[in-house]
Amino acid sequence: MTPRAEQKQQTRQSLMAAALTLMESGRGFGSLSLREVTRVAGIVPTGFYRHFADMDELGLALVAEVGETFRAAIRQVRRHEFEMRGMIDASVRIFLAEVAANHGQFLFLAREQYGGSQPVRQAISALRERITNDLAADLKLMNRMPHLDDAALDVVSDLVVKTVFATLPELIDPPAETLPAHLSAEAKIIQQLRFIMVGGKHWQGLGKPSA
Amino acid sequence: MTPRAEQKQQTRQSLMAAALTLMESGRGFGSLSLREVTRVAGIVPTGFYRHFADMDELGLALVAEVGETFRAAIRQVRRHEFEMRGMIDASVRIFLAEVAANHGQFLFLAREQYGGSQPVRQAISALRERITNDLAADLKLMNRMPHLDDAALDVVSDLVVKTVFATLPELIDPPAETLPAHLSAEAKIIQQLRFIMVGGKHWQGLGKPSA
DNA sequence: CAATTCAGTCAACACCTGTTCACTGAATGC
DNA sequence: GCATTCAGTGAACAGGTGTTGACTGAATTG
Repeated sequence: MTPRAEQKQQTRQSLMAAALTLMESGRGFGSLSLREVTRVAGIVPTGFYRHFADMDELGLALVAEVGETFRAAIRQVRRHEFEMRGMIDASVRIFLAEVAANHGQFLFLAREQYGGSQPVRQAISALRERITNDLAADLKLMNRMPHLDDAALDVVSDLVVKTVFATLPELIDPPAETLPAHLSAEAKIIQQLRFIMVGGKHWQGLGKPSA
Repeated sequence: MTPRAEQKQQTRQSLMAAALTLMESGRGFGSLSLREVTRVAGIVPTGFYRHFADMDELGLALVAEVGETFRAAIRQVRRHEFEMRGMIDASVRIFLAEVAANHGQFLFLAREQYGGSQPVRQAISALRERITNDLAADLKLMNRMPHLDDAALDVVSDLVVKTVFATLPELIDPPAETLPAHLSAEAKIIQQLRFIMVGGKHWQGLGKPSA
């Protein structure tokens, strides 16, 4: 790449990083001002327009970035072939490492998944749908839940992804949960995913589940 | 109550309602300005300070309000004594009705649960913890999951509440999901809660869940 | 090497913000 | 009935906001 374009992308990255930095103090992306972002990024306000038309477009770029990171983590998980037992543990460990290594990006994802402006929320919901569909396809291939038809597997996938997304804030804020006898965030999410998978395995159709 | 104090509380309600109204167009609470809120509420900006010290305090009042509504819904659910089979269906139906009847309040809860300012987020997390503890106590009393010790029931409760909170956005925005052969939001959340409960029933300790 | 592109600068604008202070006048307490 | 309280008003402030248009000067092109 030509040195000029390279420098440009570097400034663009500065703008994105500046937004994430400002959010680390607890603010929502929607409350950041264009001028604040450029100030932290180290350029003049008007320079912003060389990269994005408005703040919403910056938000969409951040969604795309964290989406890439997220899907890279998933690919890394899928590269392993575990038996069912250890698969959840290993997947969670890999995923948590990726979250820790990209703290800012996942903080943005956690905060803005429902709070963001309409375009940002829409982009995140599209990202989440792609992830859910990929998981559903995987579950169908693995065939670990023979009692479930495709529609039911879609619902399970939605529940798993929903759980992971809803757990992000716990994984990101401060852990701080040195509370009474409680488990670590890692142990908790592992156990919760296991509940869901066990539920999927022992599903008995819409007849009479048990009692 | 004396007519003056009554009028004051009415204006206070106007301010809270104005904030919710402004949020219905997709904005986050943190991006609302004090002046906007007073404009919609129909009073002059400085009048705001007769009711709240700042916007954060308004946010906390909204958390308290939706918390009351939420817990009222739970009490209504608990008033019924169903067998396990129909309990989830009935509970979800009652809860969804309450959400529909207080659309603005639950929109605030859904949007701000992770996106809000630190005080608001803290208050919502406290509310959620109380709800989780109540549910855990109920599950312990019901004794429908004999394989689970108290710690495991805490984790299940956390998962159920997490799922309900994470589903709020789907229940609130537009339903709009007249998508291919998919279920209604109501049918989906019912099935997902059932997966979790089935998982709890068939839990086999930390030994070897199945394979 | 001359002409052009374009990332970042600078000054200026019209507007909206939170908060202050002194005020009014009806409901309140004695 | 009279003094007091206090919910809501109105004007004014210092400061932050998004966006404009004309600019500079190094990298790029031909």
